[in-house]
Amino acid sequence: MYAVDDKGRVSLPAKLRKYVSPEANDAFVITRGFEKCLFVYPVDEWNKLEENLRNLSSYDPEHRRFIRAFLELASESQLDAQARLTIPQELREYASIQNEVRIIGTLDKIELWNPKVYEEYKSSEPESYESMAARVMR
Amino acid sequence: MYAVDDKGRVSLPAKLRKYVSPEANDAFVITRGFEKCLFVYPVDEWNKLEENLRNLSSYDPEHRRFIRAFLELASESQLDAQARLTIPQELREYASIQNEVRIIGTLDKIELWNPKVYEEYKSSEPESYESMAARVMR
DNA sequence: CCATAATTCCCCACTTTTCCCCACTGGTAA
DNA sequence: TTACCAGTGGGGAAAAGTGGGGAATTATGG
Repeated sequence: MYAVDDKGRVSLPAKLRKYVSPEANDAFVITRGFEKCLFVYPVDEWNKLEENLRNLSSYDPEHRRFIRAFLELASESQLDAQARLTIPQELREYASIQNEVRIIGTLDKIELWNPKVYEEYKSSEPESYESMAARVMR
Repeated sequence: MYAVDDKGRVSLPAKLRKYVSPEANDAFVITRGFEKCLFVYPVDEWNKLEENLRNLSSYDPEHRRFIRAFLELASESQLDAQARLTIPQELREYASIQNEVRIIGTLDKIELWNPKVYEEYKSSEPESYESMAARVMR
């Protein structure tokens, strides 16, 4: 659990920072995530994703809509000298993030959650962790 | 049975340590296990597992949920000069580990249990060891 | 185009946590 | 007994995380 100060700043935990490619040069793109969380992509990962988005067709209404939703709130930001990111107000509102965040590293990106929202998300699943694992992991 | 000190440190028994690949360089990833135990993976084993996770689709809600649950508490940690690992507070809480742990080597990883929880787990299986063997090993 | 307001960014300072080091105990083997 | 290794405990330095002041930049309104 990490603090968000009044300026909307969040420390990226050292534990996660060490997995971020130096290529990213401490730059990240924050955008709207799924289940009301925020996605934080190191820029190198973001660029790969952007390539995939370019392969969508802006002539397909569905694709168009998705691209807009995904990029609407996207915002690049640089770590400050204390390894913090500033989360834009609109994104904080989207994710209902006030003074605390839960931070989860998920392979290609980092997720930021309102802790309460995350707990609700977890408890909204009736299936146990164990049986989910048995199914998902083959 | 091994001690956990106030700083959350646990000695990895020499008996188990000798089976860990030198490739792991004394680095381990601890995460949430099944039946409220903790999994401790030598990094080389963890990397294999991570590959499998990367093959899941983060656009599938089920997969996404599993990835989050699995990685939420995951934390890399290095053996100290006395061959101990520090277990993060949140993981200790998850597994109800206080001052003592039962440590079980299970082929690809090591499990840490609250001793009492482990006893309860054992006695929760009515089937005998022998008939279980007959069924599982065929 | 200027003046003012608002926001962003940079810097410094403090607190908390983590990690490194040293020391001790008890058991086992020489 | 002595030497050694495994396991345990704790103090202190270093790193990580947190908070806020103020300059620089950008936006807003006249």
